[in-house]
Amino acid sequence: MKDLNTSKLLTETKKLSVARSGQTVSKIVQMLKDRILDGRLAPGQRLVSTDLVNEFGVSRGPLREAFRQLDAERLINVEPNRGAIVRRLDAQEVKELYEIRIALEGFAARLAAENINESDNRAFLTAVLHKGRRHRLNPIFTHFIADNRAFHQAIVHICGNVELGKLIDKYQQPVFMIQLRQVIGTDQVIEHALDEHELIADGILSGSPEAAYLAMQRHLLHSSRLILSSPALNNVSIIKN
Amino acid sequence: MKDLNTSKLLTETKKLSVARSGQTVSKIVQMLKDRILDGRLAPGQRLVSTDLVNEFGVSRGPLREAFRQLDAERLINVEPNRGAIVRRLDAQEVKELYEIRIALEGFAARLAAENINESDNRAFLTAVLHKGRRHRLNPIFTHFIADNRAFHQAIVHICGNVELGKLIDKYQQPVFMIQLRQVIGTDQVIEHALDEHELIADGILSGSPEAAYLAMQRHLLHSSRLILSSPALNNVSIIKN
DNA sequence: TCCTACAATTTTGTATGTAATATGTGTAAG
DNA sequence: CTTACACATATTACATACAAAATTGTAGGA
Repeated sequence: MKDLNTSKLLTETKKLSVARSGQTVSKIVQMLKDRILDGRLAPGQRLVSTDLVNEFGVSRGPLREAFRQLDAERLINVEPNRGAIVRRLDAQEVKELYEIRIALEGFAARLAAENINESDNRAFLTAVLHKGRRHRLNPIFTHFIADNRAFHQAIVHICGNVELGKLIDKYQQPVFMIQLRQVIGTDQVIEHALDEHELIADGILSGSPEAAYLAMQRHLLHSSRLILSSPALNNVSIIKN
Repeated sequence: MKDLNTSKLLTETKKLSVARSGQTVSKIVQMLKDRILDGRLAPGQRLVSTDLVNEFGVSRGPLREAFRQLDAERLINVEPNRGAIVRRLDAQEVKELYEIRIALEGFAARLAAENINESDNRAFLTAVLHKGRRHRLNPIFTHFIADNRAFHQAIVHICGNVELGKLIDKYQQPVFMIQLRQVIGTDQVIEHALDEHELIADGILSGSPEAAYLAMQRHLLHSSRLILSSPALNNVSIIKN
């Protein structure tokens, strides 16, 4: 409404302003998330805007928006006038995160047991369970990670609560920040996890919410003890601010 | 924040004093949250950046950052190239949110029952419980809301899981988006809620995790049925995009 | 009256500039 | 050798600018 006419005449087109997709922020979020979860960005590491701006080829605006989103998802900490750092978990926080997983996934297992006879839920769960069994003969770590995730997601799917599913997804992420290759790498551990999956599935397939909950609780308790007893946690704590 | 209604000259000077505080985004988040939770911003309503920039006396950068944060907290929806709107809940989503509350707060009640004999937890819970009882004689809606919140937070505090506390807090918020004054206004409803609080507290104080969980589950189930049966939900659904 | 096309306006998305704050380094005093 | 302070550098916080997309308004035709 002011003197826009003069500036219009002076506009020279810039080639860099090509991307106005509306997807810039989500792309940045995804890239940062990948780097955090696979360990390229270590807990405690500072996220310097200038560097990331150069690396991603974006401006500081969208980057800062991505920071806020990741902060809300609790993967990074944004401190006023100090920027963002990758979140660092101590033993107490890991314990608390696993308690939350027990609350959420244990409840999902309950619901799944109640819904197991709806539509094709029973067939779906048995299929996922069966696929996981191949690791008993030939355990391959990366494949197991995928199948393990598939198993937990199958339960979420069967429980029928979409919001709960998103929340569970979010609380599975921080666990990956801890480099758990070292922790659950052995065939023994994988086999034990598969045993526990069978017990959970038994509870759900037999329509016993309480049994499913208890089996899930045991499974996650066992997993958390494994992580808490590993040196990985102590390592990340050494990194200074 | 208090001189939002005053002249533009004053907001100019205020803006300068607040500038570079590092708190701009969190202030915006808090103001938007307040407006959403007390109904000044209705579900489905568009959040036009230009308007809010003028109203809050900030620039669009921090405002967009606040949008991202609120989107991650699921109080608004940010759609690419279309801006932000206040999140609208349908019946299914309300049902799902209450299931999540059962999972989280039910688990917190379990933990609280296990921790009831630590430090001064027992005295604390009985004190909060006793304070709530005054509403049996003289129920005042706004006071009851506060005491109800205090009761639920007391359990969270006793359970000792800080992360879980934050998560529970977050999932209590959306309930306020539904204007529940109409729903839980009657003295009968308040008295019933107080009865249920007593049962939950009994379970915790007697150190029975399972009893505490079941009482909390019943309490929240009852609350969700109340909300789902009210016309409030249908009202918000009428608002068009 | 109801479409449809197109221009005008509004609103969003991203880049850039600038000042304030934090951080690092060197130097001098204890 | 350590500590403290001042200065230089690095980095963030916020505002502004402008281009792209979406929305709205309007005129013309079936």
